Amino acid sequence: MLSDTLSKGLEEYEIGSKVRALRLDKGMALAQLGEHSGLSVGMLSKIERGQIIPTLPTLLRIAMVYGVGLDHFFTEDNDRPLIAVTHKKERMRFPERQGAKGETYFFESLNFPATDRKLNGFLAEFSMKSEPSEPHSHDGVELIYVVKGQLAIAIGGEEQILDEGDAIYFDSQTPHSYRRAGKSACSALIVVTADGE
Amino acid sequence: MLSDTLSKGLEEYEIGSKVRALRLDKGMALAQLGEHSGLSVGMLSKIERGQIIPTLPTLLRIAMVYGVGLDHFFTEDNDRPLIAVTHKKERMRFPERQGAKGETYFFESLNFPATDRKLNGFLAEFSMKSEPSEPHSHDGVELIYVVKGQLAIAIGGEEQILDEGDAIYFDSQTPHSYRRAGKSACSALIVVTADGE
DNA sequence: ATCTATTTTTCTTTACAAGAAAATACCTTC
DNA sequence: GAAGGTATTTTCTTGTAAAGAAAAATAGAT
Repeated sequence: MLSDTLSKGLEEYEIGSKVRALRLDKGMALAQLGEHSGLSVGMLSKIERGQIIPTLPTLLRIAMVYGVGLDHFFTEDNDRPLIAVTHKKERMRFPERQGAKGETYFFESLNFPATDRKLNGFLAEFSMKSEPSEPHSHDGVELIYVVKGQLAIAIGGEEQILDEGDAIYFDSQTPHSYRRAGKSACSALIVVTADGE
Repeated sequence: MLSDTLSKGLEEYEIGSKVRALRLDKGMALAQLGEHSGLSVGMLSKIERGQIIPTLPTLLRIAMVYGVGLDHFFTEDNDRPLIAVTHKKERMRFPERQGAKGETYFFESLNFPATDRKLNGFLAEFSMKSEPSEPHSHDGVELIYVVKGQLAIAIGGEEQILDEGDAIYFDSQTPHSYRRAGKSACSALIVVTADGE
C-alpha cells in the first residue's frame, strides 16, 4: 500500500545507519548519545535500526551532537572512485528538434556509464539553422566552452556572443537558450552539475 | 528552553518556504499539490507557513511530486543566479613548470570572477614536451574533454589515450597526471568541481 | 558462573501531525 | 458595490506513531 511504498523510499536514505555510524565513529554508547541529545536510549536504538522514523526535531538533536547538518542524513553517500571514458566514435548523436521547424542542433551526450556522477557532459553541435533552442532551466550550475565557431547564449533574457575558446559559467536555474551566432557550424561543450545540488 | 532552541534551529532550514517555492514555481495550487501528494490542503498550508513540522514520510511525498530528494530541503540554499564569462583574448595563460625540465604545458585558467562557484574550468595546452605532469589529487570530480590532439591521462597508474573529442570522467581523489600523446599540440578542457564536497 | 556494560524489547503515554470542514481573504466580473 | 468563484487559512478533532521508562536480553570480561 501507499504508506508502505513511502517508508520504503525513506529507508533508502538509511538514516538509522548514518546515526549509528556517527555514534560508533566517536566511540559513543547509546547512553552517552542519550545524555548529549536528551533522548532515551531505547528510542535511539529503535532509530538506529530503522524501527522508527525520527521526527525532524529529534533528528536535529542528534545532528547537533555530532556537529552535522540535517543534510548529512539526506545527501547521497559520497561515491566511490570511478573512471568513465566516452570515446568520440562510440558516442551516439541525436538531433534535437525545435518545434516543427526542424533540427536546430545535434546533441551528443557524453554518457558515462556511471550511476552516481556529479557532472554531466554534452557536446552540442549547432550545424543547421540558427534558431534559438527552447529556453530551459534546471538545478545546478553550467559551464560552457565554445569548441568551434560562435555561440549566442541567452540567459535570463540577456544574450551574449561567445567566440571560439570563450567560456561561460552560470546558474542553470536561470532560463537559458542557445543558438548559433556565426555563419559556420558551431560546437560547444556543456558541463552541468548533476542533481545532487 | 531546549525545545525552543531546537525548533528555532529547524526553522532556519525554511522547509516550508522551500515547499512553497517548489509549488509556486510550477504554478500549482495547494489543492493540486494535495491531489498529487495525497495530503490535505489545510496541512500543506500549515507546512508551508512553518506552522507544523512535517514528518519525514510526509515531506517525502511532497518531494516526490517535484522529483527532488529530501536533501533539497536540508542543503544550503542554492546560490543566487550569476553569470560569468571569460573571453579567450582576455585570459592569462601561464606556463606550468615541470621540475627542472622546462615547461610541459601551458595552463589557462577560466577564471570566473565569482566567489561561490561550483565548477572550475581550465584549458590546458600541451604544446611543448610530452613529459607527464606531476601526479596530483584533490577533492571533487573531474571531467576532461580533448579539444585538440591526443591526450594521455594516467589515473591511479593506469594510462589511457584519449583522442580528439573524447572525454573522461573520474574522481579527482585518485592521483592523476596528463601528457601529450600525439606528435602535434594537444589541448583539453578540464572541468573540476569546487571544494563544496 | 557472576557481575558490568550496552543494546534491545515491551508496554504505556502523549504530543503533534494529519484530516475535515468552515471561515477568511483574494480576485474577477457584472 | 455586490456576487461569485478560487485559493488559502483557520479551527477543531482524531489517530497514529514517536518518545520514554523500565525490564529483558545480549554480549564481554574477570
